[in-house]
Amino acid sequence: MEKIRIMLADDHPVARAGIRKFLNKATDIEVIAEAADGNQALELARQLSPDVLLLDIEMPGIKGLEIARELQAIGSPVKILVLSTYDDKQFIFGLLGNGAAGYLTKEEVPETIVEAVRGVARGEKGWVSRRVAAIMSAWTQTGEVSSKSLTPRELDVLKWVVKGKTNQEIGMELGISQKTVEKHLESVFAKLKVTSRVEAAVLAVQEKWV
Amino acid sequence: MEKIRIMLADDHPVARAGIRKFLNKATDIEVIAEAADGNQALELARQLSPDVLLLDIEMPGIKGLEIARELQAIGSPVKILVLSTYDDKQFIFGLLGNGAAGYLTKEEVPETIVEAVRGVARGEKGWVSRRVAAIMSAWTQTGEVSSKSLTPRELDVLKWVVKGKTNQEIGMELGISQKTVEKHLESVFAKLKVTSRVEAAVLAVQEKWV
DNA sequence: ACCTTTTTTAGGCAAATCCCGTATTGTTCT
DNA sequence: AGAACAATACGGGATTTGCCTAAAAAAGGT
Repeated sequence: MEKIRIMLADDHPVARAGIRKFLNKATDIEVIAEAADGNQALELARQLSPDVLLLDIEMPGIKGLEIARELQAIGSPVKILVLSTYDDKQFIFGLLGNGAAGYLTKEEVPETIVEAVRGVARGEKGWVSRRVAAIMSAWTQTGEVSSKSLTPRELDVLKWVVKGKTNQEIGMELGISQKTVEKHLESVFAKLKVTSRVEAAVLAVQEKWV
Repeated sequence: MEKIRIMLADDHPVARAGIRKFLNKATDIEVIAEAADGNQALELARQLSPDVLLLDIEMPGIKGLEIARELQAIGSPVKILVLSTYDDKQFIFGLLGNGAAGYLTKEEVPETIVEAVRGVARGEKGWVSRRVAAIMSAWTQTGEVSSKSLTPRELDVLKWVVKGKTNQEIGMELGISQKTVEKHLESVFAKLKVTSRVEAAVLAVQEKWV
C-alpha cells in the first residue's frame, strides 16, 4: 500500500513534534519533510510534491494564504490542509477559497487531524472539522457570509479612515474631492451595517482588512 | 534526586503532546498532569501544587492572566512559566507583573523550554527567552514602556467610543454630561498621543484594551 | 492637614461628520 | 442595447467633534 506522503509547515518546533508523534502512529502516513517558515514551506512543497501539506498559516516569511495561492497558481498537485489557531472567517474563507483542501483548528484532537489528512489525501475538497463547520453554519444563519465586499476604492478610503485621517485629508491623498470621499464612506457604512467611521475603522482592524 | 513536578496547561492536544515528548527526555522532570482549559488548570494547580505550571495564556474558560493572579492571591507556591504564541507587550507585562516567573514564546526550540523549566524551578524570577528579552529591551529604547496608563474613567469612555457611540450617548450610558465625556476624551487623546476618536479606538482595539 | 490627581461641569467656536438629494462617466453583465 | 454598478462630483443642513478656557468637588497619598 502506498503511504500518504505528508509535509509539515509550522514555526513552532513543539507543535511539529506533537503532530509528528500522532501521525507516526498512523501506519498509512509518512512525514517526509518539515518547514519552519513560509519560504521554506513553499520551496520544499515545490521540490518534494507531497500528497498533503499540513500548513500553519501564521509563520514568519510568506504567509499561509500566499503559499496556497502560489501552489494553486503553478498547478501543484499538493493538497493543502490548513491547521490554524484561528477560526476567524477571513482566514477560513480566504484559505478555502484559494486552494486549500481542508481547514482545522488546533483545538482538534489528534484523531481528527489524522482523519482530515486521509480525507484530503483521498481528494476530498473543503474538509473542515466539526468545530469549523459549526462556525461556518453560524455565518449563513446570520446572513453575513461574504459580507458584501467593498470595492477597491471603498477599501482605499477605509484604510485612510483607520489611520485617523479626515475626509478632506483622504481626498487629498487619493486625489479626489472631499465629497467623493464622503460618498464612498456612505457606501462603506451601508455595506458594513455601521453608522459611523469609528465603527467602520474598528471593524476593519478586527477583521484584519488593513 | 527530586524530580521537578510539572503540569501542562494548553488547549491544543497536539501542543501538549509535543511539549510532553521533550520534557520526557529530561530525566529530572516529571509531567504530573495536563489541563485543556483555564478552569481545569486552576483547579488542578491548586490540588496538586506542582513545582512548575507551564501555562498557555490563550485558553477557553479562565484566561492565563486570571490564573496567575488567582494563584498569587492564594499564596500558592506554584511557579508559573508562560508559554505563549504572543509576544505583545500587554501579555508579557501583564503576566510577569502578576505572578508569572517566566515567559517564553512557542517559537522557541525545545531545549530552551527545558532550560526555562529548570530555571524557574530553581526559583529564578523573570526568566524570559532571548527573543522575549530582545522585545522588552526594544521597548525601553523607544521609551514606551508603561505608555501612560489611562484612568479607569477614561478607559470607560474609550470602551464606548470603540463601540461607535457619540459623546452624548456615552454621557447617557455613564450617567455624566456630554461635556465631561469630551473632557475625558481630551485626556485620552493627550495620553495616547492621537488627535481623533478614530485613532484612539483603533489603538484600543490593536492593544486589546477592550 | 496639605497637595496631587481624578472626576465632574460649563460655554464657545471652527471644523468635521453624516445624511439627504442629484448627476455624469465608464465598465460589466445579460 | 439595456441594466446595473462603480467612481466621480456638488450642495444643503443638522449634528458631532475637537479644542480652548475656567472651575469645583471627590479621592488618594505623604
